[in-house]
Formats: sequence, structure tokens, C-alpha cells
Amino acid sequence: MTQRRNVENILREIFETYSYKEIKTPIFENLSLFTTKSGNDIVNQLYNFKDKSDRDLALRPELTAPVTRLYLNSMQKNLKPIKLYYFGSCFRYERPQKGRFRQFWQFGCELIGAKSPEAEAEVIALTFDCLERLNVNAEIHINHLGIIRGIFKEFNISDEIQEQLMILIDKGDRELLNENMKNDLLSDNETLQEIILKLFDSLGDKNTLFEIEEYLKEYEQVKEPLIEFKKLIELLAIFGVNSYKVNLSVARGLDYYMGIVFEIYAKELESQKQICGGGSYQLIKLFGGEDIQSTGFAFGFDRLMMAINDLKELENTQVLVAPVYDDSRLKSYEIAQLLRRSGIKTETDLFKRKIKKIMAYANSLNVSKVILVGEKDLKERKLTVKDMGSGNQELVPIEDIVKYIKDNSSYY
RNA sequence: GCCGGGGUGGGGUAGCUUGGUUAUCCUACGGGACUGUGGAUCCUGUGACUCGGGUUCGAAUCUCGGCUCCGGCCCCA
Repeated sequence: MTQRRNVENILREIFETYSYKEIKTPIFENLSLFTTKSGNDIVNQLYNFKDKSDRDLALRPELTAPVTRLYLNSMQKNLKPIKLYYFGSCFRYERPQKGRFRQFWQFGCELIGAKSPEAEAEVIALTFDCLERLNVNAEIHINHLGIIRGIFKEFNISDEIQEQLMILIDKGDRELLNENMKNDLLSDNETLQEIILKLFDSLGDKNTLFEIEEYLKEYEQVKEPLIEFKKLIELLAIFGVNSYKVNLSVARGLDYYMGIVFEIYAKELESQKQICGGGSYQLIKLFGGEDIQSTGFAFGFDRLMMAINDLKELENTQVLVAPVYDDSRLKSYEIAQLLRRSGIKTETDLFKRKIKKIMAYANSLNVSKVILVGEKDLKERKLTVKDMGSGNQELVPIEDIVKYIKDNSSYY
């Protein structure tokens, strides 16, 4: 729990340096909020129920829709862009397994009112900073869905077929994709089959994008998205994002993603490797607002925790105040309170244990210093401070104790 | 929704096939050896069979069901 709290705090800090404001939305919403966004089939994967007024409600399965609703309710005329971040639990009615829980946590943000390579670059830079700061070994994979959508337009592919193809691409199984295209979906169009496989296989650094541009140069409909993508690449360098992949097979399940999309993979988590997903979307119009573009993403917090290599324990108790004999016990509590009220994480002995036991306790807690309160020193109004790392001890006047601890602590 | 494997002191486990004295060991925790000083050692103490039904003289052990956990499909906004 301490570690989760640390990560949460670090993420908050980073999001706020990008000028995002935290919001909370209710745990449950009208069921229709989610069916509007994702279709009726979604109900199978939701915790839904009726309340006493017979309203259909659902526990939220994600936070983009609730945030969009909040925007429509009360923020439509706010200064743009609107930058919001959230940390909350979500619920999905599905079989739990490794890295997948019925209740899980998402940490994410929405940048509402701007769809531009600039906004996208900033959002990706934000995820990049999070990975760096948390020491997560993961890759950011970026795609522009306009490219494949443009190709579909060039070949007059129906919405229905498009959707099936996107699902297959999203699955990431090349064989399955190939089989389905050959035998069923695109059996009469070998050129398109080839292009799709080429896109599917395109994964690499920014040069991948130039290769694709060359490969698709005869198709008018992909020119615009390619320009946007290249602009983004340029901006990522400016924003200090020096590590990412261009991956033309990143699909994201839903229709409302139009432009740049990205996912973050932590390889060592294998089938649960995706720790973050996001992109630019056009969701607000779907709910009846103005046609405003947004960009957002969310970390799967639980998976992120699994991917963090070694997070420093920041929460250790710093000091333990120990009475040497029972006669200085009360004095030790006074000293402890003095330290606590100065913001120092302090523990005492509440069990009337002997000094040996208290020292052993201090050792188990991994505190950095023990303050020994004994009658002999108290006569001189002094305390013995023992450094548990080195074993050295020093006599410190009582009135200097707070300053001494602060000056000699790695926490300040 | 489908399939598989589990649930024994706080944590980790043995025992289960072949039912039978006081349920094993490690660790953690409490006390002591050790009356102004921690990490070692020794002694000692507390503490458990997931729940319900069935079979049986007798169930941690066999059997059925529930709950729950873990994993694999499906799905994954």
C-alpha cells in the first residue's frame, strides 16, 4: 500500500507540472453513458443494476466517458484547453486473471478542446516523464489511424468490414489476420491485403514512417495523416521524448479514436504487457456536445505497479525515541511529540519493553536513528542519538534535537 | 459465459494416494538467557485444517455443493 501511495503521489506531481487539475467522478453512472459510447454488447462486461427508482445504473468500466459527461454538464464554456486528470477505481464484469481484476485502478487524463500534433506531443511527453520517473522499462508505441482509414477509403471498404479488420489488427495475430483477409474479408483484393500486412509489420523508429510514406505515395487519402504524424515526430524531439516506436499496427478497439493513438508496453509482463493506452478522440459530439476533439490516456495502475522495477521506500520511520529505563519513559513521549510536531516520522515504545527489545524493534523498522532517553544524560539536559547505519552515537542538547535530526537526515 | 488448479497458525509449508494417539517443519510474533544499547545463538510461549451437507465407529484426508483465490480461453471501451 505504501508503494502504491508513493507511485500515486509521484504521478500526481508529474501531471500537475503539466498543469492538469485533478477531478473525481462518481463510481456509478447511468448505464446509457457507456452503451452510447461502446454499444449495447458492453452490458455483458459491466456491473449494472437498477436503483429504487428503477434507473439503470452501472459501475464505471473506465473514466473517459464520465469525464466527458462532466465536461458536458459543467465545463463546456470553460477556457480551452481543459486539462483534467483522475485516479479512480473501475469495474468490469469479467473473469479475473493475471493482471486483470474486476476492480482495478486507472490513472489518466483528458486534454479537452485541442487536437493538434502539439497537444499530442505534450500528452505523450507526459507519459514519457512518468515512465522515466518511475523507472519503468517500457516502450511507447505510436500510430496514426488516419493512415489505415485513408487506405480503406481509397478502396471503398464498408464500415462493417473496416471494423472487423481493425479488430483483427488489434489482436496482433498475423496468421489470423492473413487467413481472414484471404478467405473471407478481402478475398477479391490482393493489393489491399498486401498493404494491410505491410502496415501490420511496420514497427521501428521514425524512419519507419518515411518508408511507409514512400510505400503509400500514390494514395491521396493518407497524405494528411502522414503530415500530421511527421509533425508529431518533429515535436516529440522538441518535447524531449527520445524513446518511442512507430507502430502502424496499434489499433485501439473503438471507433471514436480518429488520429494519433498510442499504447505503452512493458514487455516483461507478457500477455498483460499493455500498461497504458490513449490517443485523440471525438467523443463529445457522440454525447451531444459541440464537435470538439480531445486527447487522453490512462495508465492501468495495477499493471503499472507490476512493471515498476525498484521503487525506493520513502515512507520509513525516521526516528525511534527509546527510554533507557522505565524512569525516563514519560520524557521519551514528550520528545517524540516534539519531533512529530516538527514533521519528523517518529516511533516510540508503547509496550514498556526493555531497552534491548526496543533496539531490536528499531532495527526491524529500519529507522535511521534512535534517540536514547536516559536519566544520566537528562541531568545535563542531553539526549544520546544513535545512528543505526554506522552505530555511532552523539550527545545532543534537548533544545537542539529537532534541528539535529533534520540536519542529519537524508530526507531533508 | 467456458476450462483447469488450489484454500492447513500472521506468512510459507508437510500430511491427503492407502481415513485412526497430541497435525510437520521454516519464518514471523510474545517472553526469557542479557538491569544504558540492535542485527547472532539458545530456551520457551501463543497460534491453523475455507464453509455446509454426505459416507464412516472415526474425516485435514473420501464424496457432493457453496464461497473464495489463482491461472488459461472469450472479451478487453
